[in-house]
Amino acid sequence: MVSPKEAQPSRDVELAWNALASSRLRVTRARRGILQVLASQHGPFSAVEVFERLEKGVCDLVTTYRTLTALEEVGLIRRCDFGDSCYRYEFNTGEHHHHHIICRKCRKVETVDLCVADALERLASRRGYREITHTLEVFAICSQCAKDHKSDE
Amino acid sequence: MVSPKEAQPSRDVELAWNALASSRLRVTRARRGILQVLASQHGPFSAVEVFERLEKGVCDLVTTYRTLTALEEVGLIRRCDFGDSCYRYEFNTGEHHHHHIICRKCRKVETVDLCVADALERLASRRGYREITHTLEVFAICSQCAKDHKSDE
DNA sequence: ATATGTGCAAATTCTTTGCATTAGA
DNA sequence: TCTAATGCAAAGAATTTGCACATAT
Repeated sequence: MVSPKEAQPSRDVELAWNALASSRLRVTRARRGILQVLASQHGPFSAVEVFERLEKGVCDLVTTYRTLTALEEVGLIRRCDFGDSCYRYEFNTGEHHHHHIICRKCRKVETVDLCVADALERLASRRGYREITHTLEVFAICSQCAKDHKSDE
Repeated sequence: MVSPKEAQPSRDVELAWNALASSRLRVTRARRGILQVLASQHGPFSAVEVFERLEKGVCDLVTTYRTLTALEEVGLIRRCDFGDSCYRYEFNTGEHHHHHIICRKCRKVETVDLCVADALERLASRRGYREITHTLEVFAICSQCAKDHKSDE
């Protein structure tokens, strides 16, 4: 049914596949494959990066775009934006909210488990907003790149 | 020299024009006009939105892009990203750090004077990062759109 | 059986680049 | 004067759309 690489879905992935069904989304090869990539590899990834990580023939790039949009709409994955004009997606591990530190130079991404935006969300809530979400990304120069830069000049 | 609309720069704009000179950027019509728009109108605006607000003939769209990039590099304006695949810019009023609440439906933008990311920046600093900045945007459905939506269905 | 999902080609949107011309310092 | 800035045309990258065909439920 499924090829070797797809054959050992982790618990997370299996749960996500089931979630597909209850989201009135059909469980297709493209969706299984893309969830598998996002759940098992350390992202976040752009559409092209996801596509490159898919086993050959799972689906084409257009379907990757469509699938990412669909999965995000039902909340199985999350979209983030590192300010370099493409969207990135990562598996949504539920309540475990986190953020990223992106090195402006080498583009390395580090995860931070601290979320500080609750106060802001409460404020928005008091102002009458509903369905509140937020994006928060930290940009900086990592210690390695700072070092390299010094020796440049 | 300058046409009527450009003739009454506010104090902020004049300061910004002066700042251009000390940033090794030449003071041109395009730069004066774009700073004027961003300082006097409530943004943030995309490149196209800035261009549309410019008096006719100030510069073309390509120059608007180039100018926005240049002004951001010297810190006179700030770039933000509302997740709809285009960058937006706003006048940088200095230390007065703020964020936005963007309605996902009507795209209305409200400003919030509360910044909560200090803890996160300190954490990054402890991890060896330098030149730390962040982006933080809140997305939600505003009370008006929530109301409208109810009557839809 | 039938609505949903997919592939392919082509279109759109946002942004950047090349190069000859213009204009600040 | 002489380098930096601009306009125009064209290229490039990310993403979306249209439509015939394939597939999950």
